[in-house]
Parts: sequence; C-alpha cells; structure tokens
Amino acid sequence: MPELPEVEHAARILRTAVLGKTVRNLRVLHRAQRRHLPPRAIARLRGARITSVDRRGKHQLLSLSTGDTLVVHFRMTGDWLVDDAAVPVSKYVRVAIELDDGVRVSLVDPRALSTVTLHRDGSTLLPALGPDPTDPSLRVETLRDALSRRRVSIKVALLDQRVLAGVGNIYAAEALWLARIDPRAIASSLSRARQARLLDAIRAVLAKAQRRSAGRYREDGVGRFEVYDREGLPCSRCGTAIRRIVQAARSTYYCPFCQRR
DNA sequence: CGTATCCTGACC
DNA sequence: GGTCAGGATACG
Repeated sequence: MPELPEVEHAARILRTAVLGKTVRNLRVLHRAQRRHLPPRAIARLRGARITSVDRRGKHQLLSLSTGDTLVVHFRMTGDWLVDDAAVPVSKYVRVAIELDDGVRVSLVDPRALSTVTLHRDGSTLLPALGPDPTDPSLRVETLRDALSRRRVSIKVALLDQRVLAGVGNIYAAEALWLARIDPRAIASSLSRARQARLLDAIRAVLAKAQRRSAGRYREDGVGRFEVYDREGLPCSRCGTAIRRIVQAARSTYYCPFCQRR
C-alpha cells in the first residue's frame, strides 16, 4: 500500500523517466480509467512537454508545458513501470504514457483503483489536504489545531488527509505504536506531550520507510512492521500479543499493553 | 457520524 | 463461488 514514502520514491522514478520529455501518446487500457481520462483529455496531452514532477501527500503532479497538470493517485496497488514503448505492455497496466524518446511509463495496478486525472490550467488540483508531516516547517501546534476539532479516534483522524497528507493505514498504526498511544483514544483529547510524541513518531516511521524505499536500508529479517499485519504475534517491546480491531472499516493493529489511552 | 462504492486478486 | 481488503469519495 503506497503511502507518503513509497509515493515519494515513485515520484523520483517518474521524474527521472519523464522530466523535460514530450508526451507522444497516452494509452488508456482499462475501462475505469476512461472515466477520468476521456478522449478529449488524451488529445490535450499529446505533444505536451513535462516541465516538473512533484508530490503532495499521496498525489503525484506532472506539470505540462500547456499549463495543464496530470495528477496521479496510486490508491491501494498502483506503481510505475518504466520500459520501452516498442515491447508489449505488461499485465495490469492501466495507463501507459509514451514519451518522445521511446521510453514508456506505465501505471501498473492490479486492483485498478488508481486515478489519473487531467486538470486544466487554473482549476482546483487537489482535495483539501493537511500539511505533509515531512515538511520541516510543520509545527506541533498545527497538528494540535487539526486534532482539537476531531472527536473521532486518533487512528481514524490520522487517516484523514485533511489532518496530515500522506499518512495511511500502515504508518498510522506504526506511529501510534512508536508513540505508545492507544489507537482508540479520542483525537481531540490527546495531551500536548502525546501530540508532540505522535508527530515525532510519524516522522520517524516515515523516514525509516523512506530509507527502505531508497534501498539504503538493510533488511534485518525481523519483519517490516512492528504491529501492522502482526495479529497474535508478540510486541517487540513487551511480548504481549498484537491485537487487530476494525476502525472506520479498516484494520488497526496495536499492542494492548504498551499503547495506552 | 457510519456505510456503500469502486475493482480484482487472494483466500477460503 | 462467495467474501474480503482497502484510499478516497459519495451519500444517508
């Protein structure tokens, strides 16, 4: 499940593959994608030069010489595949972007829930997003403000992209474990100390994932996560069995002993 | 606030 | 052959 670190990594790969090049063609290979990218949009894309690639939250933004912006969201299972436009497209390719130098960047997505949308110059690009937790100028007061207005559980609040942009189900659970906060605690009732600990934990968890994405992390065989997808397995801090609950129709994993309300 | 929807591979 | 997962959005 691509969250902020994986999307950041994907955006770097994309940038390397497409920056400064011109779109020769964009092929839509899945019915669901046609809804977002009608023939009119594809016509607007042809011949456009890609002037920059940026990430905001889990969104990837390709700025085009036409003034339009192509916005990509991987949802659950999206990823980029960079290959040669001359060879047949791989399995699960939903959208293929062919560049003027023969390179092809394909959106691979088995579940086909990814979205690719073209926004005309000046139109609203993205839904309301909170700050990126990786932004060094983000201060804990901003997080405090966002949480103070939410009476949902802290886990559900962290998944709300209007609170922080880019945090998903896995790293929300991992950060709450690191900060020793019960995922069922009400967001607005977190103490200041816990708010600060939580922001630190989110940043630490995302930074570790980013290092892993970049391949600068040596797998130690202990497993990728402390709590996520570890129901029944012992907590690495206290040995208590990790528990799984459902919040807002999503799995939450946590240690019932060392994560307190 | 909770719940259905999109999609399809994985799993029973 | 039925159920489930899950990010974001729409809806009740």
